[in-house]
Amino acid sequence: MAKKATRAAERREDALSRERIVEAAIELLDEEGESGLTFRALSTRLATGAGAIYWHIANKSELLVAASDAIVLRALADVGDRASPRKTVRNIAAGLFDAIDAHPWVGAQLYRAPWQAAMLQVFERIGRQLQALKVPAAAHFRSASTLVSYIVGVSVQNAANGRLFDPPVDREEFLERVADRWKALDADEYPFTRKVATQMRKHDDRAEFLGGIDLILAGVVRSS
Amino acid sequence: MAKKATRAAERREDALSRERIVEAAIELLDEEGESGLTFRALSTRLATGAGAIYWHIANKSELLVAASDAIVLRALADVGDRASPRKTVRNIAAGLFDAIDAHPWVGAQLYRAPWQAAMLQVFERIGRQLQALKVPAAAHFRSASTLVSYIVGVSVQNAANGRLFDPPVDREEFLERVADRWKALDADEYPFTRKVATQMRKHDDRAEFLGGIDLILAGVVRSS
DNA sequence: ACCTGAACACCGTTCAAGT
DNA sequence: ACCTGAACACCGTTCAAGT
Repeated sequence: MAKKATRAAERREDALSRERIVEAAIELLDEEGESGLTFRALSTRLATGAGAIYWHIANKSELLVAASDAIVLRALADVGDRASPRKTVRNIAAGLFDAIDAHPWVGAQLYRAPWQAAMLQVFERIGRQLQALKVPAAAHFRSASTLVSYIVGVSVQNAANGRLFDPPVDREEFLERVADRWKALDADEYPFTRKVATQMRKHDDRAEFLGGIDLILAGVVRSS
Repeated sequence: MAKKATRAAERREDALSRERIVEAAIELLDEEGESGLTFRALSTRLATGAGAIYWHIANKSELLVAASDAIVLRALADVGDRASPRKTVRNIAAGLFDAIDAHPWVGAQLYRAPWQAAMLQVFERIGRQLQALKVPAAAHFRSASTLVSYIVGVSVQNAANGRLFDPPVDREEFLERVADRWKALDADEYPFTRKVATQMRKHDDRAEFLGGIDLILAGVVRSS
């Protein structure tokens, strides 16, 4: 945490740094997708040699972790603590949902490095709200990890949906197409899915997601 | 579905086929991990040329989807329908949890191809139990997708935990080490996480997971 | 129809050499 | 201390040529 207290002014504007590399990686991932992040493309963007990056970052895996950590931590930083505990949980959930929706590549990363900086912060922030809600201490771990699992799971899945079709389509058309696919399923093998196809087409992922949070929160508080 | 009704006897024992390729891919993934699946290793194992595989399968992405679909569908097939709806949901959840735990590489795949064959089957099977539980039709889609998201999310995360340390450690030691790490966290920044470290060390992921299912199921039925 | 394996266009990573 | 960029050991995928 206490790195170096040296004058920031000394830094050359164009000097390479871990942060600048991570920032460029995020841009590349957002613009080109996961396959767009290569050390060659990255070094071109940073106007340096491919090997220079290795002076600041151990390898690609570490770079991906750093990039997704940055996104998650930024999203968490944007969520205040002043609202009621219930509302704060909803805000954290919505913040993550939106951040992962905007940067879908974060999803894969969160699962590759669980309990790392980013996930741990989510867990901590959620946990504090549970304390404020007077959830009994014995249920703290279970409640917090259920919520975190749900939040991350749904957010990642929602973001993945956006890439189901190639070329990508907007939400409206996406739902239309999946609904059509569901309606065309075999009547004997998929009676349930066929029936809910219309419901699916009209649903709002984000609203349903927040509904799910309320549902789990209700269960957590009630069963305490 | 109605492919070719020709005599199966005609097939040479050693002939390449989509199934044989998928089976070999699963073995490779289980033995060597995701990075172990290359077309070179695969063709060596199948005693053929690298290009031969492309006659049966379009590309690596399709191969990964086929391999993870196979694992999930097999797990679902092992779950009966005879128990009570509630119990069947638990059984499906437990079956997926165990399957993904045994084949951790499946996790990444499920998110890459959502609403594909495998996930759709999970959704359908869960949905039918909700119908049996008399959940009102209007809540069908929401309830089923909440459950599926939770089941897949937790299972994938649990499987990812197994690879947090390198070299891999057993469950006991894993929990011990994470707990130690949590206890060493900054007291001001991570008060909640520090406090639940001991709870974490003693918890049983699988049991908590099934507890979470009951919790959501209770919420689904009650709020109907 | 199905298989072979060399060839192509990429990768991540290393490292001697520079400043 | 930090950067360069060629070189190495890989990849996935294609495709002319075989049977």
